[in-house]
Amino acid sequence: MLPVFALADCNNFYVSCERVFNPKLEGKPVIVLSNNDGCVVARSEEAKALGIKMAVPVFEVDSIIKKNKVLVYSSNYALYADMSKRVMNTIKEFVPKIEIYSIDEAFLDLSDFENYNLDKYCREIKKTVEKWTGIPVSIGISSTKALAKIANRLAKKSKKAKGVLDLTAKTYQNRALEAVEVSDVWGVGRSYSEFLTKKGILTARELRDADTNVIRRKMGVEGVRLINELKGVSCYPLEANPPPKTGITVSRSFKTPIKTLKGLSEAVSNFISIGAEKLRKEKGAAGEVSVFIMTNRFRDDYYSKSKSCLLTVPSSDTSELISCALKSLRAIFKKNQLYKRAGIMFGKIVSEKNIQQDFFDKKDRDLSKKLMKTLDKINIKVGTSSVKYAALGVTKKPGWKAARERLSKKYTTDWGELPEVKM
DNA sequence: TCTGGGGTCCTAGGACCC
DNA sequence: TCTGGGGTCCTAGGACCC
Repeated sequence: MLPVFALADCNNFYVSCERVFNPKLEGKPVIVLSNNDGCVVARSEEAKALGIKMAVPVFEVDSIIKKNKVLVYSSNYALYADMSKRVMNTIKEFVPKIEIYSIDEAFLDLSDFENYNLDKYCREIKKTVEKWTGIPVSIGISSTKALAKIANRLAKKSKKAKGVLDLTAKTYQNRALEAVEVSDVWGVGRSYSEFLTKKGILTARELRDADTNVIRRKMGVEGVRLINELKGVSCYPLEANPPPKTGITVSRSFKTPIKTLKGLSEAVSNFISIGAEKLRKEKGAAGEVSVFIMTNRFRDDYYSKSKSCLLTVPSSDTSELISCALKSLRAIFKKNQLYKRAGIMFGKIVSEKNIQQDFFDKKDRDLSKKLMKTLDKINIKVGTSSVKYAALGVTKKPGWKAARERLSKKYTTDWGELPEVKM
């Protein structure tokens, strides 16, 4: 049985989510911004047509926005995460083996669907997702993940494909790969793209047919795998069960820079608290805690420093992790700097089941576990940060909190913000 | 003036060992 | 001018993804 993959990818996902609950946005240029309302992270087709590029800082496209009355939204992650879940659940009704690759993409394993008309089946999936969730998706089909990615790209672009393209047949692959620029191939970023262009490799087809040795020297084993994938030899299997996380990061940029150690301590404590919650959800414990702080990276006098500390016994206890992080923070804090961004990282994560105990450990681990369990329970039930450590601070609008000035409502996850329908 | 956040994988090179 | 060789482990940094 030959492997067959499909990639289902939501069109302009964040914008599409906003449109589901605000149909007035249909047909208009709409963009969604990153945290702190900094960069453009999603664009409607109309916004793309105006020349607004992905990931540009908003201030650079201010004039385009004003001139064309582009509608601007802050990221509403609670809404997008919930919509994503709905889309994925719908897909699972059709294909049991799927890999959720990102918030708006999933790989589907269609190897068991040999006797199906895949084009027809995927159109059925597409239609149902749109009907049940309101989110438009495109689906590309082929024998490897990299080719499915390419098929998906063409499915989105081509008028004839109408959102679904089956690229399993070798006969179409040459022409399809010629139509895709090398920089648009999965796994080719800015640096590799520059290198390949210099070598005269401009399309996906030319990359597929390139000298493996040349590619290997620059792009390593991943480059060779990529060439094989383009040739139709599957190197990346479907990962239905994601492996446990090896690290957890929480970081934020500050709209207004933070100057004081006190201010940073509060921010860092909050990041630890968010990360520790994630860690416990994953049923893990961290063996290492790192802290990093930095000033504005777009300036010449940029200062950045990080420090990590090892725990004798891996832990997921918020208070223990906070005190560990604050010790590192005090060591790297430099006065008279305007800190623009800070963050924490948990490393050396192990499963809470096989924590190596320490003979001299003085901490009551069972008590700590009970305390954390209760803390999580209350916060899930009553609301985030209902119960928290004093180190996190009590200011209503602290400086480290992201600015989100154009936020839509939590239509699907908050009773108080349900959409109203007037009959 | 304003520039996101969270991940993974691979490689080169240093430290250390016998 | 000469200066072992080979292995392992770890880390920092670069590249990529969304």
